Amino acid sequence: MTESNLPENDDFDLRNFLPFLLNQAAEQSSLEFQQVYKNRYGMLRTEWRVLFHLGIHGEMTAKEIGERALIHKTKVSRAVAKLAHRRYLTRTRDENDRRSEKLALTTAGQAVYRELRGIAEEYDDRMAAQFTRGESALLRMMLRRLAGMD
Amino acid sequence: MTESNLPENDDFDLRNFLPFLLNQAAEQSSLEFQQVYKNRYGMLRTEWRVLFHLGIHGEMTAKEIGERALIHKTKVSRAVAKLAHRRYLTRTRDENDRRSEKLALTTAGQAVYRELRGIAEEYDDRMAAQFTRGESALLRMMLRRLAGMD
DNA sequence: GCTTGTTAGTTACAAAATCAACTATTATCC
DNA sequence: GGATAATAGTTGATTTTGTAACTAACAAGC
Repeated sequence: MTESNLPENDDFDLRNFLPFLLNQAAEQSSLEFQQVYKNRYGMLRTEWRVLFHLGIHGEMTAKEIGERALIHKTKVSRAVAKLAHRRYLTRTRDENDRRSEKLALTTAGQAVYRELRGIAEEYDDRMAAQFTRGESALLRMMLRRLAGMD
Repeated sequence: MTESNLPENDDFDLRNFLPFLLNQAAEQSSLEFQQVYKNRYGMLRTEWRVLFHLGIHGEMTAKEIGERALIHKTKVSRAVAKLAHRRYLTRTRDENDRRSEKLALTTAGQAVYRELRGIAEEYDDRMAAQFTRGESALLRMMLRRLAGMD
């Protein structure tokens, strides 16, 4: 049954619209992994992101994390507060610039990071396995470019 | 200055982790477009998504929109209420199943849709122009697969 | 037909994100 | 050196989202 006064099938295809596609793929891909850090550690998305950045880079300020991950400073601030409260990270005032703090994972924080990282790697592998090596390399390259990470 | 007790540079690279990359690219790509529907029409993300689905398909129920766009029914419900309040869409009780309503854009809603669609197309073209035709076709295909849209 | 279960959609309440204003510290410029 | 602007980070108020419970309509089993 087709409508007469409304476009039943517009020529524009949302299924090919990049912002939409990116959003759907991002949504879908974060869903499964979210279950892990949420159910197992009661963490929020921003929190594991902060944790990962510190796990990878070893010592950063809140500002640096926010810039790299495109997370607003208030979100970072609250995530850091929560991670500090759980003793996953320590904050040390930077004596060169006493406005900022150097953040670093504690032993406990590193342990959590390592476990989540392992799961993340497996997950990444499973996703990439849907494509050939060349394809997934190209995909990562294109996403980095779209994200302005070049 | 390198830290001794913490991994200064982990072998894991967040810059290649697909869920992260997807999220960054999605975030980045929605930012510019968001300015348009937010500043010009005071719309939220869910709202333009609902608007687009109706613009494309002509008549849908809230449930159908939610399924296609992976939006939770409460979010759809609120977006529909807001769009109806602004007279961008009308709701007609389905006489075959009086629980659900058929949603359709008004003339005003269609006008807004057409304008936003035009901007969306331009924007999509600019993004795709960063790659060859073959590359962007492949990108869309891979994103659809990752989004579980196949 | 009536009890039980399901479904479409809404609403109330709790959690989280956004925005604006704030403190403390550092940088600039005269 | 002192006023002014800029920066790192926090906090409180508002907005938006998520979760659960709810209403209304339909479906199935008996």
